[in-house]
Formats: sequence, structure tokens, C-alpha cells
Amino acid sequence: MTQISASELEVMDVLWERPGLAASDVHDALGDGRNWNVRTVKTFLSRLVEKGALTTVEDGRRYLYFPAIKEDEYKAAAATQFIDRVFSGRAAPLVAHLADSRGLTREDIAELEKLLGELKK
Amino acid sequence: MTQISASELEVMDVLWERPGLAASDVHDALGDGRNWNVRTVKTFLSRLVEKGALTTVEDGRRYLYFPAIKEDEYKAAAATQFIDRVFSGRAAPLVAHLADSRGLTREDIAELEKLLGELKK
DNA sequence: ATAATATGACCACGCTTGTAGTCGTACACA
DNA sequence: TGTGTACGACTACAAGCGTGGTCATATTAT
Repeated sequence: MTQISASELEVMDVLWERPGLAASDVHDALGDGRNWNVRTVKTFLSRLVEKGALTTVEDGRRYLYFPAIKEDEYKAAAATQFIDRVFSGRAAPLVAHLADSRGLTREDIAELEKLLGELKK
Repeated sequence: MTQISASELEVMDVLWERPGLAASDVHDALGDGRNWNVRTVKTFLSRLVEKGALTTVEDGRRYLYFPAIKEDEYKAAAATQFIDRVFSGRAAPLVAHLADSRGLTREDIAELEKLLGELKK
């Protein structure tokens, strides 16, 4: 499983939300902020297909793109990998850092507490 | 501030723990598992100096290397950046994912609860 | 019917990263 | 006093990434 780059991940996010878009639709969906040329987006799409992260279905003379990996699974793996790399596999320091730097909101904290409550059983 | 790669980060970890090592000492300290050639380690050290992440002090005909950035600050920033990239800036889903993929031990959960308790005041 | 446009296939190019090799020299030991 | 060795400086080189160009062709608009 080759790595998905940050830019490619933005493309994946679009297709996880709305699977089956064509290249130009993905380009449009990215629109705001990301000022990528359509060809740049197409390069990312092709590379994601090569990497096995997307599959295509022909639609006339173009392709529709579908995620070939599940968002949850990918993100869980990415999180684990990140924590291994940066925090030696310990999650708690990560959350501590987040608290420091970004200031978790009151809702974040409530959400996390609820989550931890469920985890405890 | 250029990016620090995963490999470079391993070098930083060594020097955050024991600042002031020479190149060959860093190489030795990495030893287990990471079977990098000394020259590879030196390349990483040089690149980290270029990137402003390390500074050097001459010691005869060699250098001693010192972190130029703080571990906490770097890791906090890396965490924020990761969460922005992968989880659209929301920390809670990240923790949920970790729980799923068994990234959280019982002690992690206890630690996090304590942390959240403190954050709440 | 013809011209502009959209599409995928293939190509380009400079930067970063992983992984070292070479070179000139200073020191250490024989 | 000469010779191997350790050091930094510089160099190499392929793969990955960000960014887009070219080309042949199909479709659409006039």
C-alpha cells in the first residue's frame, strides 16, 4: 500500500463524500482555495488509481472515480501511523499537545469524555 | 520552515533526548533496527542543519549537534497540522479512530480522562 | 460541416527524500 | 614518518510529488 500524499488526500476526501464523480467534477468540487489546474487534479486521480486507492468506471469517453479504500479504515491507519512516528505510539501526549496548541473547544472536550466513557466498558 | 521527514525526525528524537552528540554518536544511538550507514545519518544531520532544525558547535574537527527547535513545540505543530490535513481540524474523530484500531490502552484512557478533567477548569 | 472544447494518455521538470559514494585532510598509531 | 582512519564537504541518483504541458481524438456549438 503506497502512501497517499496530502494533496491526493484532498482528492480522496471529495470522492469519499461524493463517489462517482468525473475528473472535472472533482476539480469543481475542490474549487475554493485549492486553485489546481484541471490537469493537476487529473494527475492526482491517475496516481490514486495506480496506487489502488480509486477505481474507475467508464462513462462514454471519460471515467467516473470511486474510492477503493474505506475512509474510516484509511484514516484510522493514518492516525496510528502518525502517532507511531511522532509520539512513539502513545496517544495521550498527542491530545495533551492539541490541548496546548490549538485549545480544544468545550465541545471537543465533552465529546472526548463521552467517547472515553464508552470505551471504558 | 521546511518540512522534517520521518527519517529526519528519528534523528531529532535522538538529539532531543541527548543534545550535543557528534554524528557517529547519533549513528550509534540509532543503531537498533535502523540500519543506516553513517553517511546516511550525516546526510540527515546536514539537511536538518540546513532546515534550521539543528545547530552545530565545533569540537575539534567535528561538530556537536543541538536541537534548534523545541520538541514540544514541533510536535504540537505537527499534531495540529496532521489533524487539519486528515481530520479537517477536529480532534475527537481522531481519538475515536485510535480507539477503533486499538491504539488506546487502558492506561491511555485513564490518562486522557485525567487530562480532560484538568482542561475543564 | 467546421471550429472550439473536453478527455484520457503520455511527457516534463524541478524539488525532496532515502541511500549512500568520493575527496581532501587531520589525527592516531606503528 | 608514513599509513590507515575518521570527519566534513560535495556529489549522485532514482523514486515520489506538485505542477502542469502536449497530443490525438471525440463531442458540442454554431
